[in-house]
Amino acid sequence: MVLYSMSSSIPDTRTRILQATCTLLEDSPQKTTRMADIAKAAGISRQAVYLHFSNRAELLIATTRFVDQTTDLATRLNPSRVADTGVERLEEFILAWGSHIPEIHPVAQALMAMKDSDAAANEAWSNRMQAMREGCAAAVQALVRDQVLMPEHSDAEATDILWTLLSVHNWELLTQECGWTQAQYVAKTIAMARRMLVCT
Amino acid sequence: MVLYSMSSSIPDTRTRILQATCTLLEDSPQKTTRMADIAKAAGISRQAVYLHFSNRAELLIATTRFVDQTTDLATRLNPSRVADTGVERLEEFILAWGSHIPEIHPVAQALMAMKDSDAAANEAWSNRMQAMREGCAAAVQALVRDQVLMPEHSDAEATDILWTLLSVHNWELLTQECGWTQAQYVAKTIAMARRMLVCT
DNA sequence: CCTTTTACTTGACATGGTGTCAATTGACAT
DNA sequence: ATGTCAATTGACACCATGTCAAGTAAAAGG
Repeated sequence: MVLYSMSSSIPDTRTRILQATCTLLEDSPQKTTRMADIAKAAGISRQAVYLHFSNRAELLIATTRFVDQTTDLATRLNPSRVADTGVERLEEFILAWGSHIPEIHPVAQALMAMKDSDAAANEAWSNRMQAMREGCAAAVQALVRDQVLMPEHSDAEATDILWTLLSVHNWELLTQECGWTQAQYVAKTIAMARRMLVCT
Repeated sequence: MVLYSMSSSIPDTRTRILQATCTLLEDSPQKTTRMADIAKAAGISRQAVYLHFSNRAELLIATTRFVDQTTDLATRLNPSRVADTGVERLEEFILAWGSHIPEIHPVAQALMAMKDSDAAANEAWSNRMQAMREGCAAAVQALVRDQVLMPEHSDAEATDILWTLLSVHNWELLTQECGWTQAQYVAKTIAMARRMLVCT
């Protein structure tokens, strides 16, 4: 048992590693963060990281879950799930996911960078995107139910379009490269989704 | 089956390296292609590659230019440049660029994978995307001239939207992950661009 | 109080890809 | 014959990941 396990103080090592990973990835965007850097930031030896995570990919995957948990993505998605109309569901979904992107983005980028060289990282990220796709599919179904989905798209195509529109990469281009604010990103993305998917 | 014309001899080593790079990147998508693999495919020693390209990044950058040249992107863009109406210009631009993407995609992917670790690769890719953005800006200007650009977008925003819509990554998601055909990609992308940018 | 377990440390080392260097070869031109 | 050029070979440094063995300090538990 840990002496200071109560309400605060020093988090356990595993958590400190995850926090260090987040911090480093946030602070040094698009620079390769090494295992040694993470260890140093967590205040342990490089080798000790491997006592908690068997390899870099697993650490990054665990970090995505850690971020999900600390930012409570599930709760954030609630307004979309309980929306009355299809359009509301769509808009709330975009707001929820769009607000989540900046938070997972640093880790997501690191994970995506491993995609080509690491099968586990590839699959982990695929699964996440697949899960997100289900949110898109649900929003599209709500539009279908309300009979407001544009007739030129099949359900699958509409889902594909929304899924692509909401990709992390698009967020990256618009906010990082084009300099859009987060608010602008959300507002414009909602407008684009409506225009592309909802018949007027 | 005949790779080289009878009259001309075997292409020079530099060209063979570039061809080998293309072939390998096309054939083994999303797998790390090593310098040694390229050398072997070009029929030379690994070290000899460095007699022609100082490092991996430079080789990949040269390969993008090589692909541009062999597929004649400039000519392909002509119909857009000479289009009468803004909408035509937009549509021809999407067709040209959208048809070009599958050709540069293998190299583009390899280059983008180096973005985070190699400054030169990052800049080279940025420049390419910046050049593409000018095509987007020109198409948007043509819409403005014809007074058909949707009033809710500024010129810059419209350019940002088109530029993002036409990103290599979006092509990748739609054709690789969602299984769209190339024709479907082009048709739908044109439709989306019109709906988002052109007032009806 | 002594023993065991747990978490971590240190140092050493294998692996794999990139990039460099020196010495050498073989063809071709002058 | 000689010099140049392209390429070869083998060796090696670098760097990040991941592994292994031996050691330590402190808490757990009898």
